[in-house]
Amino acid sequence: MRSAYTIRDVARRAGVGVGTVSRVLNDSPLVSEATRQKVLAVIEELDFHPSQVARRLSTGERSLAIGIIVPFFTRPAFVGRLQGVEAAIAQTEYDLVLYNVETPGQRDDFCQRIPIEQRIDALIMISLRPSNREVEHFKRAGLPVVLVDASHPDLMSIEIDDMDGGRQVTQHLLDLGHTKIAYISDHFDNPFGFQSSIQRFRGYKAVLEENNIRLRPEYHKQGEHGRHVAHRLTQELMELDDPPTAIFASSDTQALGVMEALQQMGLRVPEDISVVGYDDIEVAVYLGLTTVHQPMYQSGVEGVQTLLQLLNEENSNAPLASYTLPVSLIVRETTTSPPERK
Amino acid sequence: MRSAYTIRDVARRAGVGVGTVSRVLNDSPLVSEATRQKVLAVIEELDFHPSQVARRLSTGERSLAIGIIVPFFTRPAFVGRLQGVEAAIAQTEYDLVLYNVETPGQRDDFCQRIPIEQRIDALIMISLRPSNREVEHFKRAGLPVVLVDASHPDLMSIEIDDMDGGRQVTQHLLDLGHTKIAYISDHFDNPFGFQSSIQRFRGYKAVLEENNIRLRPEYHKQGEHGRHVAHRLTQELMELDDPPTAIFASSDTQALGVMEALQQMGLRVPEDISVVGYDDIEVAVYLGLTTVHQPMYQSGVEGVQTLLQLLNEENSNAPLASYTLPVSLIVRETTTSPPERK
DNA sequence: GTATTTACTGGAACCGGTTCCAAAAATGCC
DNA sequence: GGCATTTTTGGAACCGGTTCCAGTAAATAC
Repeated sequence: MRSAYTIRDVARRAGVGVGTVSRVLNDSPLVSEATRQKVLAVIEELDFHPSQVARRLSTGERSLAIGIIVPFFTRPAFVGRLQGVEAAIAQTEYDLVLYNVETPGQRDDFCQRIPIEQRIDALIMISLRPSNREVEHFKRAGLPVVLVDASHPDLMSIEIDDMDGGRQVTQHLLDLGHTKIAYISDHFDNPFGFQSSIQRFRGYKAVLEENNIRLRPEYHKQGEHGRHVAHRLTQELMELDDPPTAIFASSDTQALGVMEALQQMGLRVPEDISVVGYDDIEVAVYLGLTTVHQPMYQSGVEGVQTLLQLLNEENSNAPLASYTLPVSLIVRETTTSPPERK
Repeated sequence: MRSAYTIRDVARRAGVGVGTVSRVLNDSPLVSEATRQKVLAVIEELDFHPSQVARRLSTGERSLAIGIIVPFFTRPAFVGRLQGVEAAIAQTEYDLVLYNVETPGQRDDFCQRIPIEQRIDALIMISLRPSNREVEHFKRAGLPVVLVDASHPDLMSIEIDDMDGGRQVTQHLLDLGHTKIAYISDHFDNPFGFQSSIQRFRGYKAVLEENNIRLRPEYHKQGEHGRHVAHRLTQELMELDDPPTAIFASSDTQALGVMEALQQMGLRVPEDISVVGYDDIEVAVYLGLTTVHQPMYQSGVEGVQTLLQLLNEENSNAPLASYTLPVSLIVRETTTSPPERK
């Protein structure tokens, strides 16, 4: 079915040489208008489309595709970045090849396969940090790589100031008068090496220390990401002898679980207890959730822009910097002063 | 940087012919073990990786990529399908190339470009219906296409029983005693030709007619998809002389806008007014929203499976059927009997 | 009218693999 | 040891483009 004509068929049919047909295909000025028309007519007639594979082989051209490795691309925080990446790539001639990662094994698999298979010209990794061996592997294959929301000493990256996010949240709660602030997060030693929960915790810890507030280990709960686990962790927190007056969840999804648990326990938010999330996902507005807005879309866009620079000026030594993007606290209706102070 | 060695370098270095190297690369049994080891050693030494482009050119192999055209891939309903598609493709040797569509122009652009560029071997279109000319174009290029949540007489498709979803919602509300049921949807004549809102409306209309309830045009509001527009449309509905006692929103996102508006107007859900959504997105559980669960993930999986069959048995005339998948009403806490009956 | 450009054109060589065919080497058999 | 097989091997031809170089024809120069 696929048109089996080659450039030689076109040449024969048009009574010209293959070089001439190639020149017409590539809009070379070295063809007379008459010949060009003749050739174009034959191309039209045969509905001829040149083989991109052959073309790439002889020109050494790349595949015009950029790969994106993203973990759990259905989670809002990742969808947001992906959206930015997509929008930026759509403006170029590149295609976007999506590699979704659900297990650490898959991650390693992709890092292994991708440079070898040569199906993409460049790679963006979201929230994942490659090992030194993998980075070496990328370099040897000549594959430009940019990290978004992760970092590595030998790679360009677009990071987000998670530590500052943790600081801002904690400071906000402190300003309201809270001192018993709990933190619910993903496992710090998660198999993907996600760093953001840890960074946010560092910000939280730093602010507490600066204000001479003791960090209580029992106020820090870790668990799998998700609403249900956060729900359970919240119950555990509230059953403590001295329960917190504010809960900082390391994602909005987890904050949902927190609020659900509190509601079921008959506690009112924010009157009885304050809740802060992180990510500013779409429903956060709807729920009036106080949260941290991080420039997810923008981080994706900048990741692609950095990558394009790498691709275009591969040799040129334009000084490429790694960025850290700022975050901003969005105060809505789930935080207020703690009950005692009222 | 990219390894510049060719199969000829390997052959020379190993003191064998190019054919032999090729045989080793392809695990042909026609090589003696001794030679194989010798060649493998050289390959290892040079860190040689054969060019996939050259390979494809000489074998006529395909590109091992499946394209997905999806509109607004960040909307929950589309993410769900995309997730199913991704999961199913991940199990194969194919890569997933994502084409996101935000304007009708982009849609046409992709349909035009894709068969010509030969970058993918097969195509899945989600919720979009190609024109006859485009289908013709696909066929000529020998590009297998499967539609998910859309249909076309000449293409395989996985549909979802939207009309039945509309019926089930309406019947549920009727059973509760509602007769003044409004419907908030996307524009029927949207530029993408999305059909689902229309089908759901048909179900709604059919049930009303079967129960001899007059269809009131003023109870049907159309607008751009999104929370805000739904919010506004809800206000319009409630300002009618005889406002509805139940609102059926054609998506959960819109239902969110509906509930937000009702809340702001001081109306309680479901005591004062019932609300039903559609899609069963993640927050629907959290909000206790009565909605329709559609097998989004599964529809994506089945789309890929159908496509793989098309790819594998391209000639074999195994009878491929188009499916329609069922939906199910999930009753939660946003629906109850209308106030007058209480 | 001849010499020199200039404007096009044809086609061989090449990109880096695969495949096929003929030849070489190894093996089997008497 | 000699002949028939069988196993292994080298390399030319090919996939379908691009590119470069040499050649022809027309245009310009003198």
